[in-house]
Amino acid sequence: MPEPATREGVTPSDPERAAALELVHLLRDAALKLELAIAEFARTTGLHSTDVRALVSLLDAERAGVEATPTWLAQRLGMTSQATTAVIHRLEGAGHVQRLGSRTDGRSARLQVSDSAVELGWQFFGPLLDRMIAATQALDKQQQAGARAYLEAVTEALG
Amino acid sequence: MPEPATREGVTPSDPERAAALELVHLLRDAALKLELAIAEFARTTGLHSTDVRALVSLLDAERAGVEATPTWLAQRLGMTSQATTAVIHRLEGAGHVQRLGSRTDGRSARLQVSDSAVELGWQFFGPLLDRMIAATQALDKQQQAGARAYLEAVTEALG
DNA sequence: CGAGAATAACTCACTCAGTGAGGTAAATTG
DNA sequence: CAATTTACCTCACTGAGTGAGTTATTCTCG
Repeated sequence: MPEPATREGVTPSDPERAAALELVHLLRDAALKLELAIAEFARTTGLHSTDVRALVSLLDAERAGVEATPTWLAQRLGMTSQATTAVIHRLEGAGHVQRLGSRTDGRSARLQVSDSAVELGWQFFGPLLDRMIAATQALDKQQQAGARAYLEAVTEALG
Repeated sequence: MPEPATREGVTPSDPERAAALELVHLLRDAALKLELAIAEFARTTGLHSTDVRALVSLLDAERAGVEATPTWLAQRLGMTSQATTAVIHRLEGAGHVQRLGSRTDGRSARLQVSDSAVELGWQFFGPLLDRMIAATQALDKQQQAGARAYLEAVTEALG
C-alpha cells in the first residue's frame, strides 16, 4: 500500500487524535452511503431525495411519538416552509402522506405517513436494514455498547 | 416519557434486534446532522450543498492517495457526469479546485483542492471536528474499539 | 498496424425543486 | 379586542441537475 499524500499540517502526529479522526471518517463514509441508498430508492420509486428524507423524518416522528407538522418538518430538513409545502403536496398526491387538521391549533396540520408508503419503504430498505442488523448482531455485547456510547456522544457533539 | 405510538408489525418484540435497530437509528440521526452541518456551511460560504460534498470527497481522495477524476467524483456523488462538470466549473471559478491534466490518460483530468478551500473548511468544520474528537476521546479504548468495529461492519453492509 | 468500440469529458436545451416576496387565517398578547 | 405573532400557503422566478448528442483519446483484436 503506498503512503497517502497527506497535506501538511492537517494531520498532526498525535496517535490518539488520529484514531478519533479515523472514527469520524468512518462515520462520514457511512453517512455518505446512507445518502446514496436514499437517492437510489428515490430513483426507483420516482420520488425525489428530499421526499424520501421527508418520509423518513415523518416515520421518525411517529416512532418517537412527536406530532409532525409542516413547520417541524421544514426545520428537520433544513428547508424553507414553501419548499416543505411543495414536498408535502407531492407526497400527498402520491398517496404517501395524509394531512389531518390539528385538534389543538386550527392553523396547523398533522402529517401521517400512509401504510402503502411504509410498505414501499419496507420492501426497499428491508434487505439493507437486515444486513445492517446482522452485521450489528455479529458483534459482541461490549462492542455494541461501545458503538452506542460513541454514536450518542458524537450526535450530542453535532447538535 | 409517553409510550411511543409505534405502528403494528414494524417492531417485532425481539430485544436483540431492537437494540441493533436502535443503533441504526442513532447512526441515521448522526448522518442527518452531518448533512445539516454541510448545508449550513454551504449557506455561509455561498456554495451549494453538492459543491461542499464534492470538496469533501476530493479531500477524502487526496487523503487516501486516490487520483480524483470527474468521473470518479460523479460516481461518488451519485450524479451524472454533466452535473459533475458543472460542479467542477463552479468550484474552479470560485478558486477552490484546480484542474490538472492526467499524465497517463489524455482524456481525463486530475482534480486538486486548493489551499484556500482547505483553509476555509478548516475554519468552519474545525470547531465541530474538535467537539467530535473530544467526545470520542472521552470514551475509553474499549468503547472506541467497539465503535470502530461497528462502523466498519455497517459500512460494509451498506456497500 | 488500423477500423471499430469504448471511454472521459464536454455543450446545449430543458425541467422542475427550492427561494424570496407576499397573502390569509388562526392564535396570542397587552 | 386591536395589534402582533405564528402556521401555512400561492405566485413568480432562478438555477441545479438531466437527457441528448459531440469531440477527442484510449482500448480491442482481426
